[in-house]
Amino acid sequence: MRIGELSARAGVSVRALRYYEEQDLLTSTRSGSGQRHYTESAVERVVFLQRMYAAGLSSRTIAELLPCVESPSEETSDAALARMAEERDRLSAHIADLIRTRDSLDALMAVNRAHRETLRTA
Amino acid sequence: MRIGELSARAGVSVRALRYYEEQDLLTSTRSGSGQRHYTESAVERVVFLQRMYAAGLSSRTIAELLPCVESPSEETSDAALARMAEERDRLSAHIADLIRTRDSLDALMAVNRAHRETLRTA
DNA sequence: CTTGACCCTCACGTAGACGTCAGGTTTTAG
DNA sequence: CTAAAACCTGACGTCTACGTGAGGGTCAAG
Repeated sequence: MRIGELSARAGVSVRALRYYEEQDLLTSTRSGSGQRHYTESAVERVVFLQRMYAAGLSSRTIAELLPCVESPSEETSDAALARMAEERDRLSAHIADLIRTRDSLDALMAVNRAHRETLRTA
Repeated sequence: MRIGELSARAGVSVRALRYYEEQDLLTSTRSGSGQRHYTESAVERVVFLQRMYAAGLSSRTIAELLPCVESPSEETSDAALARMAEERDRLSAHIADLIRTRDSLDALMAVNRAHRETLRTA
């Protein structure tokens, strides 16, 4: 498929796809005229990239994890696997932090609601 | 206390504190010579701001929530409370998304580890 | 009274993931 | 065959939460 279709199917802009390629996160074959062509698997690759970005990883970090994604059937480098474990832990800590934040928001809302109740029944 | 002490106690840069004030997220009284002075409560205010930033909220959004934080003892505007609930839900969705991402990372690591085991015992 | 640590206000610099416009080629529908 | 739609390569613009000097007051210590 061409870049427009991939863009539509993966839900990201054409510009973003070119950017991913520039960052060595996505590859494409080129037609004689220079247009990019992608395989079906590119869709899930892009979805994966989106996930990683959402998890707060940078392009460079994602690139370091790619060996684990691209060739789970080959010998993946220790470094890549270790990096993945590291990012997983960082993500886990971040999740815990966000949950604490959500709890404090809940507490704040409860206080405000309670006070309103007080005002209403006064 | 002056800005340097608040900076040290809250663990953020002096520049960040001035920026918060510029964004109407933090107030200070000024001495005759123009230096900022803060009360003890400023420390927890700054910690709260850090939490919100970590949760992905922008300065503008945080400012919209502040009425709920500043005056839980006054009549908080419906808008602010609604905005808070909205952000809480957004945060909740984001957390769920991150957990899914973590799960997929775990799965990826498991596959890689399993394959290594296969290679080792082959 | 001077030195050094701390504070002030501009105001430009930064990084990351794209958005967007320019200027030109290619593909597709009719 | 032609016009619109889609694609290409630069390359500058954008937004956010600060970093980083520049140039200059202020305050406690000696």
